[in-house]
Amino acid sequence: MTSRPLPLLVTAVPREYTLQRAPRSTSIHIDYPAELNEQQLAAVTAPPGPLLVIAGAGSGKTRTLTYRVAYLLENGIDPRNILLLTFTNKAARQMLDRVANVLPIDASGIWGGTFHSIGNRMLRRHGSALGYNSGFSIMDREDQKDLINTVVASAGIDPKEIRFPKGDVLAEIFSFVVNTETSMEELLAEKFPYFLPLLEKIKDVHARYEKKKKATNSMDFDDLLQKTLLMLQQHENIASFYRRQFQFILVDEYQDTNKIQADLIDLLAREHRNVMVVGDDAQSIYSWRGANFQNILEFPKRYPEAQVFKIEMNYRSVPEILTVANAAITANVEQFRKNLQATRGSNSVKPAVVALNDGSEQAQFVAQRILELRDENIDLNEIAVLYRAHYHALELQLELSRRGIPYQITSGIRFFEQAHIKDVISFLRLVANPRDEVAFKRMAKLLPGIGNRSAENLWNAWDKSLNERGEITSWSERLLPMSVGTRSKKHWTQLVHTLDEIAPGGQPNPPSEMITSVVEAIYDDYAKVNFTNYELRKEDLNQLAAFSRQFKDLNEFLSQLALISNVDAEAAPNQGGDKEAVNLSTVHQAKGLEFHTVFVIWLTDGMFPSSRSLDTRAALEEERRLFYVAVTRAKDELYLAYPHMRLTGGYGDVFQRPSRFLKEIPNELVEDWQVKRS
DNA sequence: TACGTGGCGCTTTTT
DNA sequence: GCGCCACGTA
Repeated sequence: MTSRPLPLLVTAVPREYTLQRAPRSTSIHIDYPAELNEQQLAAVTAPPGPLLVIAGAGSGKTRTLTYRVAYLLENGIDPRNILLLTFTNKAARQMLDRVANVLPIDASGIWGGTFHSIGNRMLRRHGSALGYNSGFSIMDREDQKDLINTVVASAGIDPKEIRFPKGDVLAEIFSFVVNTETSMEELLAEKFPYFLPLLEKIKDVHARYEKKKKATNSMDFDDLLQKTLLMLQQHENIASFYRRQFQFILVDEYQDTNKIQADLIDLLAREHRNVMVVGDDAQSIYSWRGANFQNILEFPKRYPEAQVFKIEMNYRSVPEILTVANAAITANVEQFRKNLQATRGSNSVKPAVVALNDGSEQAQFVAQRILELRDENIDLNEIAVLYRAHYHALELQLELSRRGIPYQITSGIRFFEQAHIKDVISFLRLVANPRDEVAFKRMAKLLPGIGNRSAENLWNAWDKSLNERGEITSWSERLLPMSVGTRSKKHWTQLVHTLDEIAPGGQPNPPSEMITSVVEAIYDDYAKVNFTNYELRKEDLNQLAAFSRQFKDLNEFLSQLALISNVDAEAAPNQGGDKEAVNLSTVHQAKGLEFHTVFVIWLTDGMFPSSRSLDTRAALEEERRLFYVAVTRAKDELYLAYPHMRLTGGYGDVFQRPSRFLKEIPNELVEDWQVKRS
């Protein structure tokens, strides 16, 4: 593959950079001392250089970051020279919106988003340096699993002979290796010792998987970080290009970065060292994804000249809630001791610890209390029910529906990951990247009479044709002659013609038109036959087509789809948002949010903390931080609920002990509620 | 070789 | 309720 020229070639000589005051038209000046407290102000107006901001829950972390960006802009920094890394793309967008609100400067040039989306952006531009075509596909966990399973089969591993880990387990192993930058051997020894005897085989599969991804021009989520880092390490011209571009780097939620993300930042900041990281070690809840809060604890070691700011004034919660939060985190050994101070006055309402008989009683309690709160004029959007795992909310959903209480749930199933969405998108993926094996096979297997075997044969023929004849000028010319069973012939012809229709001569139509064509020509019929809930899925596909209309570029559209978690939560401005509804969410997904009233449900040992996290102190401490995050979401009222019993379908009823986290809270800080049935 | 069926085990958190 | 697996049938 030929490498494409860089937008700008630069030499490796460091450039002196001086902050300059913007020629100020007095009207745009922000009165920082009036808008910020002393601690925030110090951080926002700090001189360039490495800055560590330890920000307690509810202390105005986002505000501090936002004003820092505004401050940089007001001081004449070009938006293009700012890189803002956040935990979700939505968080970046909101921050930049807020900047635009306080400052009449066009800040759209700022690079803002998740590490993954920024990596994606760089790789689309310069990935050719590593041999990737800019139309590379992004694989989600399911695609990854599929491809790994293919690779395992090709490695001659017979699952009947040895017990070999399945695709999803391997995906997790590979992911850990990448995100924590450890060797396979170390990682297995630490986390999967029972697979150590298979070390060589697993390494072999890993190598094959890497090769396969390269051959199919595909990247998984981890590649978006790893290949970015690799590219910057191997190509000094690209690295120095971005170092120069990103004069100021700001990182939100730094406590949840992993090793490879920290390395990326360090590499980009190596010359100018203008890196501001903001976070709270007590809210680090992503270690299972390789996050390591040592990154934040050791930041001053990596940047000895770093200035450290602590912002500890809590603006969110009443003191009653804050003291419970402080008590909840006390038992953790590994932490920066902080002294969160309440700024709000007391509301004389102690957080409630609510004992219930079982899950359905818990659901009734929450529902009834929600109705009462609504009568007290609390907006339903200001109420949240938080839980450890999605399935904990099942009974509650039923109860809320029964009582006609509207709720919105940050769903576990992400929009893009639903089968019908991925089926339709596989056509678009193939058009964008003809080497996309996973997409090709998925598409082929939609046809009646085509299963694994036929899909594999078709793929091999297609792969061969790509290697021999290169660029596609006509799909039918290449695909129609391929041999398919008589049962599938008619459908195959139709599929091929559809490809010609959506990408004539290999050139893609606009995404929305492609989606509509695929649905009309093929998928509508397929969905009717294969799904009981055809109507719902059809509706999703309409929504997908509508969403796609804002994109004219196919790669842009596919990247977005892969990198946003949830169309409701992140993308679609036209829906959700203003309708009044109670929020149901996992604690993880509620990170960064706040509500007037918070219910935390299923606070029993085994549910929260999760039974899987009871083995090691580190895991338990993370659960405790998770509990801390849950508690600190509440502004005015907090309910901690624990049922005595869990009714399960098969196993019968299981008695529950109250969560150990509840016992760690001194009795006098909470009020015990005894719930009776009327 | 495709595909329907029934049983089983399990169910954390997500870019 | 869901995916995975083994098995039987066309």
